[in-house]
Amino acid sequence: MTTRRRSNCPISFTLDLIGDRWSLLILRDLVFGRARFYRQLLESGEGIATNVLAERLRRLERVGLLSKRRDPDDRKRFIYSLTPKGLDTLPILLEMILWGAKYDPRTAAPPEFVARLRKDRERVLAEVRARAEEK
Amino acid sequence: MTTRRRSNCPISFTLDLIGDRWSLLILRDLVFGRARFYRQLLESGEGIATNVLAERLRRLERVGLLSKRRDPDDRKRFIYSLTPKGLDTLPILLEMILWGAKYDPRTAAPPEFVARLRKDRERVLAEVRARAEEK
DNA sequence: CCGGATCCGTTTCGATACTG
DNA sequence: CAGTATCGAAACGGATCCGG
Repeated sequence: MTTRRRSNCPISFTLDLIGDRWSLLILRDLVFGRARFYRQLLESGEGIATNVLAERLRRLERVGLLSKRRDPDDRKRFIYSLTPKGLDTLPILLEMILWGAKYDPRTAAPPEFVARLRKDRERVLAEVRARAEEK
Repeated sequence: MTTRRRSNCPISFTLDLIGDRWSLLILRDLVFGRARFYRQLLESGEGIATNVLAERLRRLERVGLLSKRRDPDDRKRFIYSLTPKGLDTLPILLEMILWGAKYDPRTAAPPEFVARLRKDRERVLAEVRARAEEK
């Protein structure tokens, strides 16, 4: 995961930041409020290794997609949260969810969520965003 | 690029298919009509290696995102084109373009295209789709 | 316990050279 | 033109260890 893209064509840069095997999954878990702590991210079901997770978190923080602070309620752990820049990847995530829902029977996206997303994209976007922000 | 994802959570599967360093760039070039041939894809500015491109094209074909046929006008080369499934990645690509346009000064997305995309997403989507389909 | 760091065997990547 | 063969470099993943 080093930066090595040469082109300045659209998408190229974006993939340089989040176009690896794990970053978008980490963002997904943070965006949808499934995880806030290292431990939760680690156990969110994808099977990422500890060293890889640590490296990705460092990277995502460095490029300004998330921030890390100590949990005031439990000083021995950290809270990872999205920056506005990180939260703005939500539309990308939503489109991936839609695509997966359409083409992969294996994907267990909640059907009612997908249906609402298809019908009223802007509203769902605003809702998820609001929920993520209050955390 | 083997399939090794274990989770059936949303996005996980999608990334299994197109969540690598190159697939979305290949799809971008096909979607936006910048390339149809191996050679064009190779020289589209990103610096992909020949073996990697060949492997990705094989993979994308196998999972049903693109198809390959011999060029009737020049029997010694092949035309790569998108399937409907491949073309349906367009919304993902567009969101990545928007995100990149917002956060990366290096990205050279045509400003008027980005502006139109922001203003009238559905229309731009339909236009790009139509152009891609007629090829 | 929590959040990693380190070590290490295995897999994948990628640049280049070469081929049908 | 459209790839394949090769091979070193990088990334991955599992296990284990460690400071707080």
